Amino acid sequence: MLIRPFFALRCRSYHNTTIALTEQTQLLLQNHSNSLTKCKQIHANLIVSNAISNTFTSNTLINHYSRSRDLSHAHLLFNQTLHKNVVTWTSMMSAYTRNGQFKKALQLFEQMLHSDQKPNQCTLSVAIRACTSSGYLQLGLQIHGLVLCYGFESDEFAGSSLVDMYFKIGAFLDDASRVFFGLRYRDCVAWNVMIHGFSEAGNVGEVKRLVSEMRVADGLRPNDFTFVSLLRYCGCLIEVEEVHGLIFKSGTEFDPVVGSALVDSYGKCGDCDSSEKIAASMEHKDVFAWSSMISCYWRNGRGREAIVLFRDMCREGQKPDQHTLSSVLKACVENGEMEIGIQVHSQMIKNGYQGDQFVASVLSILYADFSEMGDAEKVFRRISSKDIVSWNAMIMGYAKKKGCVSSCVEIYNELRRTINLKPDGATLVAALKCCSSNSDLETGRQLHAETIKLGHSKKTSVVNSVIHMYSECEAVEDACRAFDALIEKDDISWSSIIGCHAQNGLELQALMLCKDMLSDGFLLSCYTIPSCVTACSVLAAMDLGKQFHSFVVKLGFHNDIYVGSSVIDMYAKCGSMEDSIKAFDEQDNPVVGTFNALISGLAQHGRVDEVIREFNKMDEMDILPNKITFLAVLSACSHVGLVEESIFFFELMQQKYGLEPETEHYSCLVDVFGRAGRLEEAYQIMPKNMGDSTWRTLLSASRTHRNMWIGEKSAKKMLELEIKDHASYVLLSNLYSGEGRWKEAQEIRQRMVEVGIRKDPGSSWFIIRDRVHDF
DNA sequence: TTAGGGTTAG
Repeated sequence: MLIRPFFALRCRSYHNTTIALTEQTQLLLQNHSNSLTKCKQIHANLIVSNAISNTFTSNTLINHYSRSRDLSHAHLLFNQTLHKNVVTWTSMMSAYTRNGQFKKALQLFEQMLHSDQKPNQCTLSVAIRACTSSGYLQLGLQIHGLVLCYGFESDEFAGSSLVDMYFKIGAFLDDASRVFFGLRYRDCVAWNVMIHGFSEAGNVGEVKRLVSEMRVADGLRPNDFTFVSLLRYCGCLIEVEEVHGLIFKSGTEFDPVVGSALVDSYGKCGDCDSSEKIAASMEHKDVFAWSSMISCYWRNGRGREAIVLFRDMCREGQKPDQHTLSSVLKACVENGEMEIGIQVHSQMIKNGYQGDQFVASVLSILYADFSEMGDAEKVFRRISSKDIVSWNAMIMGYAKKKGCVSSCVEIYNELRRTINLKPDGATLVAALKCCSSNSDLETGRQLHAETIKLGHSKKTSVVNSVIHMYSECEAVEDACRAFDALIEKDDISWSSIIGCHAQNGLELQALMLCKDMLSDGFLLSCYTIPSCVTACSVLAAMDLGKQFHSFVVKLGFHNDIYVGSSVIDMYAKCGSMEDSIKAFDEQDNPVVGTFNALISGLAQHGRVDEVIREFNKMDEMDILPNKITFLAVLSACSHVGLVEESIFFFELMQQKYGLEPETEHYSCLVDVFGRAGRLEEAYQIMPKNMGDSTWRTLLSASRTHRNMWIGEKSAKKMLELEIKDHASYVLLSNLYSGEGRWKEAQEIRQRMVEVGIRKDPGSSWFIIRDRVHDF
């Protein structure tokens, strides 16, 4: 008797609490509130009031926890729910899938299959989605079997998930289409899955057919999802404008996703103005919209604006993601902005993208570009999952830096030991570049063998790098063999082999190859012309050079830096300084290289006043001189014996322009001191590690001025350096014989024979009917 | 009454 009223009271209390909780939960749902605190309050009340068996409330809360990314509470409640129904299981599986824990979702699905609860179309749809996202095709196929067993093959939810799976893992277009056409009701989502699938597969015809059929067959209009998929396949501006027109006609406001996709698509087609207009019209700009605009600027050579926009974005409190960071870093690489790059690096650490392969790869390229190899390698080492692009960035970084062959090879070998990755074409191009710039023939040969071993020997870009490597290593025969074996030669292959001959003293053959190239149907390009024109200048074949020049003007290459400089240089070397000046005047925007060609020509012709005038003109035009400019100026001054001017320019290059003089610059200075008989001063300025040519200059001056003391010192240095040049031996021998020291003179001549040095034989040539004949 | 499918950049 005592117990009954108490029990009745408890039951009433339980009943009332359950109603109250259900109402609260419904309120939570109506308000679409995802407040975690509210969820936890209701969860606590469920436990306190012993109402945990209210499955509806539990299910609702699990979903709220899931949307708030609180998986631990969702799972706790799932375990606490006494009477789990199909919705409870599906909700928990969905919670895991939504939060990227696909394996856990599938484990729960397996548990469910072993329980009394049967899956329905919703459960199967979630399970398939988990398989698609994690790439488990075999499991997905088994679940397709279950879909058939339970009779859900025509359900649009389970069916759309299956269609999506067949497109995304395995690209089984026929299976996808079979499931799609078996659906009882094909709604907009189902059509969109098909359209997206064919768009990704690059089947534009099928995409267009599907868009038209969704209207005709099922009376459906394309929506935002359709538009974004359509933008994916757009390859040119007209196509983007067509889709833009469709979006406009649909009359819907810009969805942030559609807006960003449009900004990105216009950017890829080079239409920055349209991207800007769309971005400006978007009321709500998410990280995607910002990134698309930054990427648009970077892609279209407007790096400065990309950096400014990145700053605006950060100022507005929008957190950058990996796409934003990699785009802005690419802009820094393009513009050589190291300081800003370092600031972006700190943002990268702050936002947790230090280990991201895309961001870190670009950052390591930036550090490598500034020769900060230590920092580049630190960034590279922190990448959690290095892809081939990350490795290539590091290999290219070392390749660009002089004297880093061993580091480059070490990284390459480390990559070779990596189980899941293999060097690709770009890796080999980068590693071969390293051998080219360091003239390392032995490593180059090994890498050539690697191209064959790894199956890249038919790739034109890789073989072009092999040819270039052999060319830089002066192995002309090897370069020819690689060139002859190449099946699909392109413009670069031809320019490489022509350049190879031109640079290795085989100018005639270079010009013959140019003829072969033209008969093979290739046209002269801005890559081939400089090599051919340089060959003409070495052969002093000005008539042929003139013909190339007329091609240059006809084809509109005269403003190309390399073409323009080679023509200016050719006329100067062939003796016509006036034609050289005319060719210089053809240049619309002369750069340092163009000025160097002109100044070097004027220097060779002894026109020192004009050399200094052109140097000043460069200064007025804010064009920074480089080491080559100073070499030309110093050589002009030394040839006419301008000692004070030489000292002035020698100091100017260091003090004003921060350029460290090299052997050749010292040679000029030593030469001008030597000509003036100021041998002591010349000897004083010689750094300890000076090259042989400078000592030879000093030795020559010593002979002229009969200074035996400095002459012998120079000779000793030259012998220490084991010089292979006949002129140095002859000079030294003459110095001794000039002083009547016949024995020493004879010894030097004898030593020259012992080390196998012979005087270079001279050669002459003449040109008949555009052909050069040498003898 | 709760659960379920499709979209955007290197």
